[in-house]
Amino acid sequence: MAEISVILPDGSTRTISSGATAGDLAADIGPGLAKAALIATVDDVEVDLSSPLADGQQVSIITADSDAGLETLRHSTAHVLAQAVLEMYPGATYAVGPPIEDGFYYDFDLPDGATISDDDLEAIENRMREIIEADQPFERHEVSAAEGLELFADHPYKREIIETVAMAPDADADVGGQSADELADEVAGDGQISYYRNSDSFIDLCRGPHVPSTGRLGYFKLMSVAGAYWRRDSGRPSLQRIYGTAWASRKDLAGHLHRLAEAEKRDHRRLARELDLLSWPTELGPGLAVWHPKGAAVRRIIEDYSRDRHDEAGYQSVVTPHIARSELWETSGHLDFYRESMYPPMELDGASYHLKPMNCPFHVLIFKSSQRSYRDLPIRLFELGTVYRYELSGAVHGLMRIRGFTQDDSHIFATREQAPAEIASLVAFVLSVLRAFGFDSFEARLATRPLEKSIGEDAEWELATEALRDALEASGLEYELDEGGGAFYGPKIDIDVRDAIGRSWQLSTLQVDFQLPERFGLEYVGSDGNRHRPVMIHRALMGAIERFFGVLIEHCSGAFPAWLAPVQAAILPVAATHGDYAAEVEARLRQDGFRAEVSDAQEPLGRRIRAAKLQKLPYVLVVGDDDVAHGTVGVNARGTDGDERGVPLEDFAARLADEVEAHR
RNA sequence: GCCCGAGUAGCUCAGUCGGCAGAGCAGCUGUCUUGUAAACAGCAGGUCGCAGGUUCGAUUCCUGUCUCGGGCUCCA
Repeated sequence: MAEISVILPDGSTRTISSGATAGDLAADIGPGLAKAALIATVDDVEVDLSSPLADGQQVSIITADSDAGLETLRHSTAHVLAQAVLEMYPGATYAVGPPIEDGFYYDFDLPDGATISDDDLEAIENRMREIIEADQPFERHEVSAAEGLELFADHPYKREIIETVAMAPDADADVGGQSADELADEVAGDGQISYYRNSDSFIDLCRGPHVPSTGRLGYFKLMSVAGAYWRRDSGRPSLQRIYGTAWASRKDLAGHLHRLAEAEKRDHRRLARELDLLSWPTELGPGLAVWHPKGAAVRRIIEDYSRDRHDEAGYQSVVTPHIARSELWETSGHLDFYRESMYPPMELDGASYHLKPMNCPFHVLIFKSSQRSYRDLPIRLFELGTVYRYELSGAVHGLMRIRGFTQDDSHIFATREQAPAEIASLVAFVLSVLRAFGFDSFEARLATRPLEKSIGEDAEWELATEALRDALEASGLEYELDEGGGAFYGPKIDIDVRDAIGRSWQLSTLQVDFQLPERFGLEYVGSDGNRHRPVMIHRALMGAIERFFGVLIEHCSGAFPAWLAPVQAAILPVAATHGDYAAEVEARLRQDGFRAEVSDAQEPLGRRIRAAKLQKLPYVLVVGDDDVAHGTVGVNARGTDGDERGVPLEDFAARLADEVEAHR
């Protein structure tokens, strides 16, 4: 029997019989691998295990241990979902169903505008389990696009995919927002299409690969139903999207569901209410919040800290109004390029005014208010500037997406020569401040010129983008490219932080801008006595105080570190007779600027301790007879079991001071 | 803005197949005076999101609207 040899990932070669498949290779290597194998890569192309191998190929067997394996698992589970739905809802048709982070989704169009509700998910799940139980093989077939159109004659979305991708690969990829590239995930391309059959009645257009059979799946759960537009286009039909999660083992699935439950407990909207930090009265309208005393107390500490750091770093604080004449926004370009995010104009005394969506034009005017010399540069203006953006009503979300918010905004006016060093030091400054709040994991994106809606010369965009890229390279920060994601006036670096449970949130943004200085005619006098145009760097560090606060709440799960906690210590007299001493302790702590509160002895001690603990206070201090006699407190620290009795008050104050100083 | 879903006491949620609306927690009052995560009793609290419609009668059914949630799009 003829033999071939293939190269394994470790560089070794392995001889197998001619005509063997990737699955045969896995079995040849070992029964454990055969059992775990889902797909293979052959010369870096993902293929089914049923693919025959050829001599000299580099072959790697993929299991659910890898991202590629897990993605396949999820993709195949999505197919099973489609099979179940099509069986259960006669006349239904299906669109696309890719793997996504932690799971998958599939889009459906049901006949006569029927809908799927959350209550239906269980029945669909049950049908999926039957399909998995039946262990149906995923069989790959390749046919011409024309045959594909016939096969999917009753499924217009599938036909559209074939027509878009397989029959006209050069079609305008931009139509409808979902590019042909993305749809190409579904098929093989080059005039051929591939589809998978896993029962007499079910086929699906798909590029593959898939797990060998449905029996390899099983650790999944359907999560929710949502609407989604066909090809992400609000002008096209709205489909029913079912989201699910899928994992390699029962344990992984349970772990994921546990993480979701934990995330829900951290939800800043829930904690904001439970800890009495802020609320969103419906009377105000969507996306508008009011800060209660405790939330405002934390915010003030955050803002004070921010101001101090900016002072140290050579910024000058400025203050600007919330509205300005429309002419300003015409000059800046906002009305041309940002209008849809702006509140509509107010007509006053024959003039038109807009609420500000950004602070930059105001800072530009401050720069422009006097003649500037190169000796003055860089000029760093800083403002906690409140802006208003008309976010789509469906987009507002707690503090994370809100219509009125305050940016820790700064605009730096520098010479072209100064800009690169300034940007590099800005990145360091941003990270340093974020670290002070307990964030230590960052990701950056370099966003380049948008295809539509942007102003300026390509050469300037290129220059600005390079300056940002250099700063990122110098910072050692990992970053990815966001093609076309820049602001209308310039490219930007966005910095995301990862929170305590691994989710990332966009906070900082840093943008290089040659356009606004041009539009407003900004100048400085150089050492050569000539007038030059400065470069402007826009920078929001925490981004929006509101979002930052929301992220911070979720990061620390509402248990603010002592330096931020709205109440650092609750003082609980054991009985009413200890009330006077409790008041003394409170006064002593307040004298050092600590935030302490007495909880009177009207209720049993256990109940008051519980109440304080539920508020996640750093310290609960219990004072009774012994403490009155010796000037001590009983210290019950957050996150510890039990308590320390008889701690001298001064020792406790010193300890708290250390903690606040260290931002622990 | 679009799709789907949901709005019942401050909070979490029952309930009404159309016939005077319920619990727990929180709140208030009283009793208890407490040493480390829920004392006891009582009281009060609701135009069942809002506006129309159908009906003898609507919190319940229908329509519209507002708000919220999950997505889509967008974004600090």
